[in-house]
Order: sequence, then structure tokens, then C-alpha cells
Amino acid sequence: MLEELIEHLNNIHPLSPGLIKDIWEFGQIKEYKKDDLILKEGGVANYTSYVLKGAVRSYYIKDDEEITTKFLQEGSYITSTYSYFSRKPGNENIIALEDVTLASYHYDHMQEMYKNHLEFNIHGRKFTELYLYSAEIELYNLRKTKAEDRYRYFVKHYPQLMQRAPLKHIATYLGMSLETLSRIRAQKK
Amino acid sequence: MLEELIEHLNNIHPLSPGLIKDIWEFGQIKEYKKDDLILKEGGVANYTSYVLKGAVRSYYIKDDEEITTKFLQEGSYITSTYSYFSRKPGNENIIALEDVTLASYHYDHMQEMYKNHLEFNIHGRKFTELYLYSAEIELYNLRKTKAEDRYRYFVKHYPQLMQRAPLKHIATYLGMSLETLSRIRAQKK
DNA sequence: ATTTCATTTTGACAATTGTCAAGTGCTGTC
DNA sequence: GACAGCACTTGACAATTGTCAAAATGAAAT
Repeated sequence: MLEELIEHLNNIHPLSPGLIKDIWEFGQIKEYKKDDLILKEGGVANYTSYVLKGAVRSYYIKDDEEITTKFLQEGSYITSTYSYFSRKPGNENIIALEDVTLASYHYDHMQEMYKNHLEFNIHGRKFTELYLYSAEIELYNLRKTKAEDRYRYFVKHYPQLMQRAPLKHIATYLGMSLETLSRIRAQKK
Repeated sequence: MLEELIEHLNNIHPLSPGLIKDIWEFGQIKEYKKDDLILKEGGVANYTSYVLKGAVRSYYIKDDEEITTKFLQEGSYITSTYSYFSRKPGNENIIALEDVTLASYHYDHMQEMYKNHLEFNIHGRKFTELYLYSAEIELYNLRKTKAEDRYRYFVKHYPQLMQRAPLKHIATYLGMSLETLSRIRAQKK
């Protein structure tokens, strides 16, 4: 099951045998059904997970409405970034968009691996760098003031998600109302 | 000059003598006057810099208008995140908001330090983690649809910047027009 | 002090988007 | 098949924000 994750990490930087052993040892395979809650707001997030199969969505609640902050698919790492790294309670929820299989690692085990295998910090650094500049690209796009521009970008870059996620979640992700999104779609045909 | 940076890194994780030596060796102190361009769009960003004194602003050009993406002050690391990490040309410019003193490190020297001092990857990882979750907080705020909410957050968390940066740049940073920002300010009194 | 230039404010109006409400269409269940 | 429930669309109107133009304020230079 974990071969894929190991392969992925190995592409970033070669893994030593001891580190591979720990990755096997500490990894927990978890399965969730569509709409299962993977992470609930209010506490400190203790796990990061690599998505082996399926897709997830993270969101927070504002005025009784779910505001979607992220969609993540196979090959991504998921957690409540703020809570996990800052070790403070967060307000993000993560839910399964479809049936999902994860490889999960506890924060303490991650720290142990960072400590016992210094090289693992190279992996940690590199994929954090990748997520950092991806977040900046997201910021870049959210700053586009026109709803239609944000929608175009989304369709172009995440066409699969138009199929996998319901419109209402895409709308809050793009910072617009469901109706606006529906109208933009209508006029594009 | 670099004592402050070394102190800062040392607080993240203790530095070995060899690493301290490299930080001294590779660091270039650069000074810029207000409005000097520190990084120009179009090429690959080769430097990350630690801000020793002053404040900077990064922006890109869209339809002949400068859209501000970041304000950074003393104690921050600056670069065109996307370009620097992806090694591709970026469209971000960085300009001095006031007279600025930087400690700059070339990408190649950074890689050398990451390679020769594995522990340095701990620093790299940790401050990238910090910038990552800060970016997520920014995303969280930009998704607030009301201009006034975004303004309130800005005033509350970066009150100094209200003094240091002209309104027009704060407006594009917050994804609204200069006039809207001016009116929100007016009605708050 | 006066000029010049950039910054900020204000006004009038138009464009964009949100809100509320009703309607259509689809899917799954009994 | 009939029904319930959800996703999506559409319409009418209101609220928010943008745009353009002009005025007011402030700061730097001669």
C-alpha cells in the first residue's frame, strides 16, 4: 500500500533503509466512505496524510455556511495546515468527497523521523516549499476581482474537480455565491 | 550585521560552527533606497533575503496596474516564492517601501548549505512551514467576500502597515479599489 | 510662500454580485 | 411509479463595489 508514497518521497530525495523502515512502521492506512469526516475542527490536528485514493475537501463554518478552502486529490498531503504546524486548535474540517484511502502519520512520529533521519528534513522542506508556492498561486487568483476570471482559472487548472465536487462547494471555494457561479456557467455556452 | 539573522536561525534550531561560518561567508549585505526595485519580474529569482531594516512590497502588473501581493517587514524572508522555488521565471516585482537593508543569499549557496549541513534543512523546513500556514491565513481572509471584513482584518493585524504603505497599494492587496477602501475608512469614524 | 505632484476623498452613475424565492431536473427509496 | 431530497437553474430586486471625474489635502521642491 505504501509503495506509492515511498516512490513519491524517493523521487524528491533518495530514502535511506532506516527511513523506509520508519515510513512503513509509522504509516497507518485509513479508509473513509464518501462524506465521512476525516478531521473535525476545534482541536489540534495530529495527523498529516498522503492521499492514496480518492479526493477530499476542507472547509470551515462561517455563519452556518461551509466555506471550502481546499480540494485535494490523489498524491497530495492533507492536514489542517495551520493547526498541524502551529500546534494550536484550528477551525478546519476535512471531509471525504468520495471513498478515500489515506496513509496517515502522527505528528510525534513525524518529529521522530525528522530527528532520527536528518535527510528526511530535505523531504519536509521540499514539499513544504511546493505547497507554499502553490498557496501563493491561489492567493494570486483570489485577488482577481472578477468572479468570471476566478472561475475560468479553476476550470482550466482543475477540470476534474468540476466533475468530482458539487457546485456549491466550488462556489464558496472561489469566493462567490452558488447562483453567480451557475450564471457564469450558463453564459459560457 | 548578520548577528540578528544568526540569532533568529539559532532560535529555530541550534547552528553548528561550520554552518555559522557559511552564513557569514555567503551572506551579502545589500542596501536599497525607498522605491528602488529589488527584484524585477521576467527572470528567475536567484536570491532569498532576510530583511534587517525597512519594509518592502511585492507586486505584479495586470492591465497596467500594480497588484500588491505582499508587504514584508524586518525579520521576514523575501523572494519571489514561486520563481525561487520552482526555478522558473516569475512575474513578481519587489520594491523598497522605505530604505532597506537586506542579508541576501544566492540560490546556489543555499543549496550548498542544505547539502553540506543537513541540519540546515530543519531551518528551511520550519520557516517554510511558518510561511505556508501564514499564506493559508491570508487565503482564509481573502475569501471573506466583504471588502469591509478584509479591511478590518488588515487594520487589526498590520496596523503599522497602514502608516508605512500608501492606500492604493493596500487596496490592491485587499482586492478592492482605492475608492472603496477610502470610503470604508471614512465611514468608520 | 508658491508651485507642483502625489495621495486621498467625494460624488454620480454603472456594473457586478448577492439574496430570496420559485422552478426544473435528477437520483434513490419504498 | 410516486415521492422525497438534493443539485442546479432562473428571475426579480437589492446591496456592494467599480469606474470616471473632480475636488480637497498633503508633502516636497524651488
